[in-house]
Amino acid sequence: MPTLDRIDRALLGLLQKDARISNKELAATVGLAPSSCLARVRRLEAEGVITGYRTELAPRSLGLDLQALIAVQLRLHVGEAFNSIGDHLRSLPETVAVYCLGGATDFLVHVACRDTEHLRVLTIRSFTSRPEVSRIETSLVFSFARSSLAVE
Amino acid sequence: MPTLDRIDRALLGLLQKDARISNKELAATVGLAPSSCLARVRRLEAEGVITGYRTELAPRSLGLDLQALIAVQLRLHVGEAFNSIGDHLRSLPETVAVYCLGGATDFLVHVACRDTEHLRVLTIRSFTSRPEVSRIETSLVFSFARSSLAVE
DNA sequence: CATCGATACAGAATAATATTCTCGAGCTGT
DNA sequence: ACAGCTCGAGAATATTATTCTGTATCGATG
Repeated sequence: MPTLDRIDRALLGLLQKDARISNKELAATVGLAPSSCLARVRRLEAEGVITGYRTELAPRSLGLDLQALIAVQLRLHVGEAFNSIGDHLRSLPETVAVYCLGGATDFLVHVACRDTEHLRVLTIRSFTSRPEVSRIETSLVFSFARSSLAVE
Repeated sequence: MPTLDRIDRALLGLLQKDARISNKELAATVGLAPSSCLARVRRLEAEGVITGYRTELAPRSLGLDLQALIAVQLRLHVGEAFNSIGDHLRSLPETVAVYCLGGATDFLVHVACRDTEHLRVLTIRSFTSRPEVSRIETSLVFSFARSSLAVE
C-alpha cells in the first residue's frame, strides 16, 4: 500500500486536470527535475495509484443527444447473475458507466443514446429481455458533470 | 456541428483508451503522417469533440475506501435552487460525479469517502443541512466501472 | 473543359520533450 | 564513522512534437 507525500499528491492533482501535461511542465510546477518527476509518475503507475489516462468526449459530438440512468433490479440475487449481467452491461456500446449497488437497486447504468427510439430499443433488447432482470426504471439525465478527486 | 469521418472516429477510440498515446503512434495506427494526425487532433479539440484529458486514479490509493450514490430531492423545483445546489454538489471534494435528473430524484451524486463516519458527516454537513434539500437517500457502491463511448 | 480555390496530406527541418544513466547528497542503523 | 539505502539533479541521448512548404485531389465556376 503506497504512501503518498505532498509531491505525489500535487502530481496527481495536476494529472487529473490534464492528463496530457508534459513531464517537463509537471516537473517545473511541483519543483522537481524532469527525470525525478518522471520516476515518480512511473512509480504511481506501477503501484496502481494511476489506473489510466482517458480522453473525455462530448457525447453530443458523436450524435448521442440523450443520456439516461437505468436502474436494474435482478430476479435472483446470486453471484452468477451479478457477474453475467454486470459483464453484459459493461460491454454495451451505449454504456458510459456501471454502478453495482447495495439497496433496492442492484445496478445503475449510465447510457448515452442517439434519441428516444434508440433508448427504447436499448432498454428492451439489452435490459428487460435479459432473464436475470426483474425490472428496470429509466431516468432522463439532464446534465452530467465529472469532478476531480481531492488529493490533499 | 462537426462531421466525423472514419479516421476521426479511429483517433477518438484510441485516445479514449489511452489519452497519453504519442502522436507518432496514433498516426501510425490510423495510417496518417504525424503532421496530419496532429492537425486532426487539434481540430477535434477546437471543435469541442474532445473536452479534456483526464487521469483516472484508484480511490483506494487515496484512502477513499467507501463510495456511495446520494439521491437528492429538492424542496422547491425552481431554477435558482437547481443552480445553487448543483454548483455546491460539484464543488465538494468528495464528489466524483453529479447527475441532474428528471423524475422523482433531482440530483444523483457519486461520492468517495474514507469511511462510514466520513460519509455520515458528509451527508449531514453538505446535503441534509442545505435549505434547498428536502430529502436524500444514500446507496452503497460496491463497484464502479467506466466504459468508453462507442465511436463507430 | 480549363482553371481557380479550398482542403487535406506528406515529408523534411527544427524545436521541444522524454528517457536513460551516472553521480552525489542526505538518512539510517550499526 | 561507515556501509547501504533512497531520492533527486544534471548531462547525454533518443524520441517526439510542431511548423513549414509543396503537391494532389475535389468541387464549383466561367
